[in-house]
Amino acid sequence: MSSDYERIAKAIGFLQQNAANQPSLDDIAAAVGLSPFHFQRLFRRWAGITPKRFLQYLTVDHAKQLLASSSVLETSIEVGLSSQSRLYDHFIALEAMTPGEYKRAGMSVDIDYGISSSPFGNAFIAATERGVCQLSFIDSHQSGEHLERLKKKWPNAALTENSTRMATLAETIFNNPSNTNADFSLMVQGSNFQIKVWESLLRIPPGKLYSYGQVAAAIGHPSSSRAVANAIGANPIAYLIPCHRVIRNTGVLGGYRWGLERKQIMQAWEAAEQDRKACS
DNA sequence: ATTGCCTGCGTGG
DNA sequence: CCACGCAGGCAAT
Repeated sequence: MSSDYERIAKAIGFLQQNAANQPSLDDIAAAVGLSPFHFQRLFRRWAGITPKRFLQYLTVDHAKQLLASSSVLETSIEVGLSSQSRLYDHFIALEAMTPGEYKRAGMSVDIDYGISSSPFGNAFIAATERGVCQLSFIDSHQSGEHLERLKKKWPNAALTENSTRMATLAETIFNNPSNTNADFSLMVQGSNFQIKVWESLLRIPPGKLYSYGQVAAAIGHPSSSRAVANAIGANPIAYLIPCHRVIRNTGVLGGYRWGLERKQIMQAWEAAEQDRKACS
């Protein structure tokens, strides 16, 4: 099942390689192995806008525009640890535990996991009955490494493969025209610092970008941008905790655990979505 | 655009 | 404890 995403990713890759020569629609379609007509259709279905328009969202200049200058984030983030904080902006409830608390509670949890497709490739998803606890992207169809990580993070949990549940879950997560109030709960463990960082990410609206430094300032450690980057890198729940919305302050992408290409595509995809909403 | 020198926090000994 | 590594930032090229 070569997904739409794989074709799109291939097309984007091609475009980046050849940006200098301004490839035509025909060229791109050929590179992906589809007819121009078919490719155009596929792309519009996936992104909602034309390839050319999408391209514009991939430039550094555009990224700079999306860097929010004044801070939604600076509205102080006073949420205590392991509190059940509701982040109304995105209708996501984040339930946080420090490793210590998790240990003391000593409870065993039931976790379902499975692989399903998403607009950004195959995703490994895991969830307790209370909420999502892991979401990561996989390039081959190999889930082993992701499962290992899950086990390591939740050693007392009873794990069950449940692809059906994850498929419906993925559907709600990704096909949710963003901001209709789907109610997600996330369940994470992390240090004090990490959780503060992750919470602040939830406040970044889709289609906006922040720099690592801005996030650092928002949580009250203005000089800790580097540490913030580390914490972001440890984010266990891709996409829902939008670590893809943080870049370097120069407008260049910085890093991404699941591939820079994917990060950029997610940004452009969200920008396109904002664009469509604005026009409707 | 590239380089060097600084940063603070999490992780593993 | 201490040492090290890192998805950054900034200033001087």
